[in-house]
Amino acid sequence: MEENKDITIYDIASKLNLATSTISRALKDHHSISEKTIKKVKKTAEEMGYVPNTLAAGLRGNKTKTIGVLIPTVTQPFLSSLISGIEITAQKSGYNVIIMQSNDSYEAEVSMAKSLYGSRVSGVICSLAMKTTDTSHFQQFVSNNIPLVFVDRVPKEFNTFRVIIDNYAAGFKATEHLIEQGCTRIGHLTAGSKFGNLYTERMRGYLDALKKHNLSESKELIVDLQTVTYTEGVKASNKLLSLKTPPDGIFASGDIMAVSAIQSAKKKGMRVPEDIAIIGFNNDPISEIIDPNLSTITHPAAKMGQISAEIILKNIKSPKKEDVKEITFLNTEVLIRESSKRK
Amino acid sequence: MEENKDITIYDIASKLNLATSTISRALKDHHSISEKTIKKVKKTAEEMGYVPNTLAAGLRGNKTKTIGVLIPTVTQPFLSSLISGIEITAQKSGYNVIIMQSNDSYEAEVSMAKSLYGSRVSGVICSLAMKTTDTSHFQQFVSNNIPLVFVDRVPKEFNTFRVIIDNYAAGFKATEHLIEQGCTRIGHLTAGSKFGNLYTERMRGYLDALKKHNLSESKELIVDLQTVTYTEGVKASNKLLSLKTPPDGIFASGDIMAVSAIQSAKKKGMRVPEDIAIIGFNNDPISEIIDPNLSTITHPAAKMGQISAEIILKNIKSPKKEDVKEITFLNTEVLIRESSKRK
DNA sequence: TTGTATGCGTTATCAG
DNA sequence: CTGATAACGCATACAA
Repeated sequence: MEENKDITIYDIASKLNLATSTISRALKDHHSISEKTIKKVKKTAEEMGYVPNTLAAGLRGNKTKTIGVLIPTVTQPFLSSLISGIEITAQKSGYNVIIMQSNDSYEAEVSMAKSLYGSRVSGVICSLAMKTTDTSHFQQFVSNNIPLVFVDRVPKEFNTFRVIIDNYAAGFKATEHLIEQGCTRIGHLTAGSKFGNLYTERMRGYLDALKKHNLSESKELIVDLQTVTYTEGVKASNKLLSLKTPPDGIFASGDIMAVSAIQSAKKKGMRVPEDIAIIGFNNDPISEIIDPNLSTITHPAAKMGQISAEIILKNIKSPKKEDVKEITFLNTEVLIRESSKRK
Repeated sequence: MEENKDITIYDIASKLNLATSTISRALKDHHSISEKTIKKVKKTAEEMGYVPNTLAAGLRGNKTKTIGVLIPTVTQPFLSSLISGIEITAQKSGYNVIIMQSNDSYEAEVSMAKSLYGSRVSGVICSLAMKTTDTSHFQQFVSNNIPLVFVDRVPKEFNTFRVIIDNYAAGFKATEHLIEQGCTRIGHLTAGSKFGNLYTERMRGYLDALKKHNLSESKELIVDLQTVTYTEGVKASNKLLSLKTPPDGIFASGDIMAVSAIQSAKKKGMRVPEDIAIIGFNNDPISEIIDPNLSTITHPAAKMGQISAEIILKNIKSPKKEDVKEITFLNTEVLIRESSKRK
């Protein structure tokens, strides 16, 4: 059985009759080392099968070339695309990504934040758990100059980098689009609204759009899901569609909800978009597949991941920062497809 | 500006007039430390805001309590569920998960394997890149007793743990199901078959099922996608449906392909399942949403993740192993929904 | 351009 | 039950 004892720079040094510091420098192309030595060192390192121990390097420099990602779950299309964007960007700069799922639990988030801190990540990207209201567990990163970026589901009052879309404006645009299609009684599917999150913002946009166009709002037209699942969505949709006067349009705060609305409407014999126009949110893959194709609001997940990672990387380089942390807004667009197009 | 210098066990030790070794032990409930001391240490550690530096611990013990996950991408539903299963299981045992996406590139996979090794992960779970044929870059883990589990897309000849489904049997079952529904001319959508991967196995099952039931196979009935995307699927489906004698059934090796087949068929005015019965593979979320609901083969992603993680954890504990690495087969089932149900 | 020496924070060994 | 000390592998300040 071949028990490869790990090769260290010390092994290379003794083989080459050089000092470990020379090896260390040569391996990272330090300018003060001669071309010749660098070449020689790299060659034998390769030959001996040297693999740098990033733990040791990390301990030494108190930096690890890993970015911690703390999100509710990896299985939602938006979030897995976000991760993908982060991971690709990080990888390009030689950074790794460590992932933790809070499953929307506040307690899990607190403990994971601590764990991330313990592994000395170089930066943290977080999308808050649904249940999180207090964010003091993120203070440790700020206090220690570890770049912190909140993305998508962000706290209101925490002074750090944030990468978001304008949910209010998006909700407004979506609703206004329905109005332009001739809808006058527009329902709204939302979720976890009591936590004052991004869904609330979208709803604000919805309400203001109604107001602007002199459409009366009504409590019965707004259904608040506990969890964003297809079956919950179906239940909520049916509630909406079973009203004495059902809506002639629905703005759903997520594509899954929108899709369940489409299916429920079809099952009830209603035509989409003729009898009821529907628009979702996120531009999940399914929106292009469902029949009729779902109109939706674009939500640039991978791009948000990329930008978040870039902010982290930039701020690792220049640790000392003024106390100004910008908020990056990404554009969203109304993507008009079949489910809402009447004209 | 509050510059929290990190609290170390040394700080706790000097505050309490104890040795660092005592602190270290107390913190992990070592039996040789008095209850009283343990309590005292833990209390002041808490008060001082001590966060253990896992890097240092890792360097010392050459083990890191992290599991490396190397997969083609995180955005496929099967893989994100796999990750989720891994992450949850790992977290329960206090392990973290570090993720890398090969994007189906062999070169990326090689480099990432090296990087994982460099960060001294305690174990590795991998689903091979589509393009990978040679797997020698995983030898380093085996040689150093780092548990390695291949999952789903696994190499044929590598002697290590494997967690898979019986793709051959599943392909056979799927095809036979269509035959039982009365299909006599069954098309097949597959992908990247030249790399001798799991798709090939499913196709073998398909072919053998045809043979068993005396149905003739035909080259024109098998379409091989380069990449598994919806649009590619539509192209492939149309090829199949435009044959002089189109098939009356399709077994697609993935749900995305199956869904594109359904949509293409509907667009051509064919009824599903009456004119053409369709079955997919994976039981992706979309299969329950598409109209008609897609029959499919279950593919227990989260469970496979969980089991893979459990194997890793078990084998970290008892490092020395006989040279026997079991292959774990998970059950798949034919999930009959609307798209294939004729009787 | 290269070498020497030290410390990062923890744990394990050995001693008391 | 507790303490002193070495070691993990690397990177840097300082020296040559």
